[in-house]
Amino acid sequence: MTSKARSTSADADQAEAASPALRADAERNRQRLITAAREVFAERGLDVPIEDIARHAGVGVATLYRRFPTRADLIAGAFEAKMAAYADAVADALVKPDPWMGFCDYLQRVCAMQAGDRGFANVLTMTFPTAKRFEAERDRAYYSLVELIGRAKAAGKLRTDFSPEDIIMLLMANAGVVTATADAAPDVWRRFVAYMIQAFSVTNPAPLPPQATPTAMYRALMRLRHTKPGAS
Amino acid sequence: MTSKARSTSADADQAEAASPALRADAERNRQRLITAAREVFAERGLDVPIEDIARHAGVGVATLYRRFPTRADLIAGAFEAKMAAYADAVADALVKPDPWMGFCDYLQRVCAMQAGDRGFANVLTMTFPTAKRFEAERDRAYYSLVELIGRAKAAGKLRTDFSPEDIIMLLMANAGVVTATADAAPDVWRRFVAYMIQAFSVTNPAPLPPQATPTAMYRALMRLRHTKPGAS
DNA sequence: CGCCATCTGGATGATCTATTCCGGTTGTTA
DNA sequence: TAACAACCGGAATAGATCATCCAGATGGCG
Repeated sequence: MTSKARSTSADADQAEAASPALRADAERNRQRLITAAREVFAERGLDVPIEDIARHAGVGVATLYRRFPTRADLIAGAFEAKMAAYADAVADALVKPDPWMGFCDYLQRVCAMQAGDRGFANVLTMTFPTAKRFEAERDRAYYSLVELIGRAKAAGKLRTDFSPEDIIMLLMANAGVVTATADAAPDVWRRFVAYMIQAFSVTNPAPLPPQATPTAMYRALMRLRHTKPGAS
Repeated sequence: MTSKARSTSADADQAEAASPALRADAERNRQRLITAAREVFAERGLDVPIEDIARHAGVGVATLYRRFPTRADLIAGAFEAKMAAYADAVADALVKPDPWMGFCDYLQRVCAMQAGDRGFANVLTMTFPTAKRFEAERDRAYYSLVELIGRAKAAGKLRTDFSPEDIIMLLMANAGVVTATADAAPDVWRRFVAYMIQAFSVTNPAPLPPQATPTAMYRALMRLRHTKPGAS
């Protein structure tokens, strides 16, 4: 982990917009809301009713609206920490000795983050003009990413026509895989990423992780919930 | 084109459920609805309000509901023809002399169909238990696909661990790319498919189509509409 | 031509979600 | 501890969409 402990209630008064420091109960509810939003977004995606999040947090809707006037504000608040982790992933990859390994590990790590969180899968490839902190983390990640890519190319492992935008493309594609398969065949994304790494490499085919069973893939087509293996 | 002229009003009475043959004006409205649904789904995706389709077709909502009781019925009606074209794409690929070329052309053709139609991009990886014809076309495509894959492997061009489910995975991924980029950077999917073909092949890297400009990709992130190049 | 089953379009009611309002409560400060 | 500002939650309002109903129009058949 690269990032230091971030954004406890203590440093709120140092924020740019000079928020007048919330009252204790208000700050407590704010945290509850962020926690609830994280959980609900992760499980059900970004389109859940606002009210469900409020109920899950145990507060009234008005409280939610007061703290996060728009949905985008709430999303930004909920994913700020994860966005920092995302940026950290690049930084961590940069310190690894082998540039190509670092690059591959990075792709897998980020895609795993998408697979583990329905909301994050989509939020990664969106932009929220209202959320300064949020976008700042994204930019931080981007600039390090350019360097990571440059190293991998210099090491002769990454194809020279690879561009940073290809990462975004990968994230969009992986979001498609994840949202379609999450319930019924939640490991397909690993195979997908392995394919993409293969495509990005200048070398010959490498072995792939096992594919999902046709049955599981069929369940994904039906958009059915994943029934635990063994349960009748 | 492989498929003969399909499904004019004439063969309706041969359908399994023995529809009692619609009155002339009813059939006319049915066609209008299907045409309207195609256009609206293609442009705005599958989640558009039912009423918008009725209005676009110039009929009342009741007429739409009477002919297509559920949204799935309407979707099936609207995409039946395109589903046939999808199945034809495999058949066409099978008659090409070079198995690997046939395989690659097939992937590009199908992904192009996704890129050209927002609704189709999503509908391809879904299942509609109510639509017999619809699913029949999908199955027809699937079985031919297995053969196409077998040939490409036998020709020594397609990696042997490739599975038919990987095609579905590709369609899911491409749907993600297409829905995220359609408005702002509508050609990214070409680059994506080229990468995937590279990954599926047993050979070394091939040149890629040009990438989208960073500006275009940024517009995609913002989910902004695509401003025609040249227009201020 | 005239009947009538079929069909039509808009009105209607139900459901769901977003957003605002307000009487009552609670934290903080002196 | 008293007083006030900030905060709270649920009710109320508003808008969108779905799905159904019904009085009237219309095509097809004898």
